[in-house]
Amino acid sequence: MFEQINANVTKCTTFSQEELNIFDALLVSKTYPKKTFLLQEGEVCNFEAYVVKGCARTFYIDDNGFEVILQFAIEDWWISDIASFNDQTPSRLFIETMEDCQLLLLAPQTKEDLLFRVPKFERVFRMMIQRNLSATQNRLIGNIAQPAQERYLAFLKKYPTISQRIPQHYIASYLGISPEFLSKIRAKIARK
Amino acid sequence: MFEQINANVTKCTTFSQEELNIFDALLVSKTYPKKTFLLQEGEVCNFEAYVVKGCARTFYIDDNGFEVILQFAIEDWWISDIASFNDQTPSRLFIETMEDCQLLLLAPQTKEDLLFRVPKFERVFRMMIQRNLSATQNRLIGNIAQPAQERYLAFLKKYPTISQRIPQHYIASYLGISPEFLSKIRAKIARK
DNA sequence: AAAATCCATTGAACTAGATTAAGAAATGAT
DNA sequence: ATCATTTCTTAATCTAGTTCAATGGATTTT
Repeated sequence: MFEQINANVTKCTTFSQEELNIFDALLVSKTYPKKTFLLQEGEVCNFEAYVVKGCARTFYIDDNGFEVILQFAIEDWWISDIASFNDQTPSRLFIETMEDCQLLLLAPQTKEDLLFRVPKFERVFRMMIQRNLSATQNRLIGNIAQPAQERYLAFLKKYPTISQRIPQHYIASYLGISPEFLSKIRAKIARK
Repeated sequence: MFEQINANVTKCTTFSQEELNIFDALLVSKTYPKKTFLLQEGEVCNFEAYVVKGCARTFYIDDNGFEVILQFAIEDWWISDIASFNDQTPSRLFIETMEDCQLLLLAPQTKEDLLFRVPKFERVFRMMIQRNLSATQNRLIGNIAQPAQERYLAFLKKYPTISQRIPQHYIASYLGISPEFLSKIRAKIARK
């Protein structure tokens, strides 16, 4: 069960089998059915979760009830509210499974423990958050500078498998457009 | 000259005078005139800069020459291209002073050095990047969910001093709207 | 102090995308 | 199988924001 996550963290730095064993022993495996909330607004996020199998989304609901999707996570992605997790403050986000999921969970104290025992993991988590920041910046730029159709095509290119697995209106929400307009874009693309 | 930055990093964790001395000794102070490029697309970012005095901006130019401002930095902010700095890869961003600036610079190797000698600084930099991620996420959400006028008012509230100091079209670029439209929003607000 | 450049405003014409409403297709539940 | 719910599409109308162009005010530059 751990080969997958071990291979993944080894992409950042090399670890000895010893170190990976410590890591694996600290992870907790859990499964959740489709449409389960892993986190709701107001709760403190007590996990960083590695997706072994399945698919989830992080989203935000604004004052008017309008939903914005911040992240999709499929196999080999991490999902969490990093700010809430690290500072142990109430979250403004929701995290919900979109398929049955198997996750490997790391609790705050356990993470501390890991970093203390295998400091090299600092690097893994720093890279994670850095990549997240870069991706979010790129998305912000795209949202400002590109029209919806280009953003959609870029999404398909970047996440070819995700777009097969999830309802289309989630993609619209991620792109920051209405589901109706996404439908029109698709019709227009198909016509060619 | 260092009281300012020392007070600032002390907000995250407490440091002994000893530790702060090590930190200060590794910083390089430089001044730059207005409209100087600290970083240009294609270059590898070799600094994380703390703004002692002055004002700078980070921006991106897309394929059509369209400019998007990612960050403003005034006194007590850090400015850098974190991804380029950490991975020593070419940057896609520009960083330019908007006023005469005094900066305290940290080079990649020097930062390594600092983290090795005073590991507690890991926390300072982790908090920095985390705050950056949260801010970028909030901006993305705002850009998707809020109309331009609300974003502008939120900007004024969040950065009351910045809006006094910089040309208005930069604010428009930050908000993701045309300068003309910002002008109209302002006229509408003033009319009330 | 004049010239040159940059900056902000205004208005008219236009467009990308939202909203509303309705029906069709797909998926799930009993 | 069928009923219900969710999802996708299409079309009409509407609006927030863009683009273009013209003007006057500020700043720099010489």
